[in-house]
Amino acid sequence: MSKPFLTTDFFKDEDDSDDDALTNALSQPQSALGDDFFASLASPARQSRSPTAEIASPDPQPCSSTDRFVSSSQQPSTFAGFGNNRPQVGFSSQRAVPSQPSQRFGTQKSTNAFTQPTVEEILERFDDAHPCFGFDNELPPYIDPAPTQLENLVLQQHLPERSQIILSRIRDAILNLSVEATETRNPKMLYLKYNLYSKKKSRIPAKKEQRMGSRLNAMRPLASKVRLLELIQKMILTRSHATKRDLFYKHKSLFGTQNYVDRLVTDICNFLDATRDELFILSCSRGSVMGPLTLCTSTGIINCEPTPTSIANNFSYAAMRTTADYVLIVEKDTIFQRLIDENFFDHFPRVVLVTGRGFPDFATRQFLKRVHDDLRLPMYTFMDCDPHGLHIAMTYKYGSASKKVQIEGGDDAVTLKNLQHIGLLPSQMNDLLGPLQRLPFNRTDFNKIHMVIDRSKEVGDTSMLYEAETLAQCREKVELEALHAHSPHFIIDYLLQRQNEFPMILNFDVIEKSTPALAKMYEVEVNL
DNA sequence: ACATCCCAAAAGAGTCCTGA
DNA sequence: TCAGGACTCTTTTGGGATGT
Repeated sequence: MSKPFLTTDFFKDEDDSDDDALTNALSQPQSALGDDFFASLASPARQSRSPTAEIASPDPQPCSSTDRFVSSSQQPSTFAGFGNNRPQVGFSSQRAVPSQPSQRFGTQKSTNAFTQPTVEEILERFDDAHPCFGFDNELPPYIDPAPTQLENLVLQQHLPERSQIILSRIRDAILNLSVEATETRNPKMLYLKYNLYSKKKSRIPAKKEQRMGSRLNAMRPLASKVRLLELIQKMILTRSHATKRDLFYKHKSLFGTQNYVDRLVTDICNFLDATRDELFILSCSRGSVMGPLTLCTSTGIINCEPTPTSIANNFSYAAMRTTADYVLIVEKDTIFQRLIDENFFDHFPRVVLVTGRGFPDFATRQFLKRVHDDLRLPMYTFMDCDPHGLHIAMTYKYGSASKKVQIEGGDDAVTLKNLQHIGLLPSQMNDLLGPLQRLPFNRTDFNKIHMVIDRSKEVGDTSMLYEAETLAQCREKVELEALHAHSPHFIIDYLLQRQNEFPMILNFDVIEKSTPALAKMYEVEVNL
């Protein structure tokens, strides 16, 4: 038997596993879903019809259009366009019906000093602030167009254009979602969507539409996405940052696991066509750098020479100066620390040492891309001789195969196409790495090496393909730790030997390199 | 075919618990 | 008390199932 649409039964999953999370989500006092959208679907009339009704608005009293501004001034609003206690009109238990104009646009006299603008005024003001919004003077019949306090904040704050575009996309998506939910009978999926516009200021939507859906046999994905969009909207408006972890803890019961939030953030970045930076979502720093490199960031000058420095998000915008000849990227922090302990910089004074601690985060990759492009430093990777080592090296070089957009310019924008993998090489398994302890392949190693082989073929990297195929034939791996276990100075000796064999670029005179901005700054100083 | 979701797995560091 | 294992946290990846 099909579920009745637009009743609280509709939101009750066959499998109740998501119900608790959803109920929790909807009962949150500031929930965009709970207060406004889905709570409005679970109207008092429908609650009375459904004995299993669990989804209730925090304020169960039916509200009138006269108290909308009183409530919005007393409580923080949530979504732009979906302020608390808005009269949600036009819903019936089975089918949404357009409401009367007087209800729709709230023309009754407000009890608040706030003057209710006309629809035309709102649209005009919103179009000025949101060039991509463009409902073309025709709002969906169920949508209350009156601006919330947050919207007014947008209008008053002069947010950067990019932030305004993202905000308008979020609002557009939520508006479309509400229309979808009310107009589609028995949908199996609901979509958050917005139109991509061909030109700025154009009211004519391009054919392309950006959409992100959620199946209705489980409500958590939809509730999570809307809640995350709400959090992002608030972060943009208040210009405050949060990590993925912070977002996870905001609604732990709804999101379930950290991994789930990570996926959601990736999906939302793709959906909004925005970078994590633009959504004010930070990553905890993961990479470290040490060596002859000076960074001039917005918070001050950082000298990476004396101690390891965590790679922060703002490093990719920093002006840089270095005397290094190349950058050596090591896979693990333990090897990074061990090299420092073994006086790596006595042997390699003009090398910048970097680690991304396993798979590198985007901040590290962005930083390396800046060093590579602006300082013109060659880059070399030094990884385990195992499928994961090759995979990580390829991630630095070619980016992720999935090409998910979480950073400006997409994944391609941080690839290091000229990067070279110098070790540990599977082709040295029988000579240089011969005396080292080897480990047999496990099941995941077999799967991973075939993936590396496929990727090497895809990108046309013959040297990586050769190494991967050699490793696949050996069916044994050597970890970097094995070098140290063999002899305390084996890593330094190995690198020195590789430097003699490999065409690493070493300048015998110290040549200082700077990013163009910093070079200009020093030039000005000299002239003064 | 494509989008979405869930699962499994890797890397690392750090913390906490347990048994010798 | 200390070493080792289990677990948590944070980042990344790909594969397979499911639905449009």
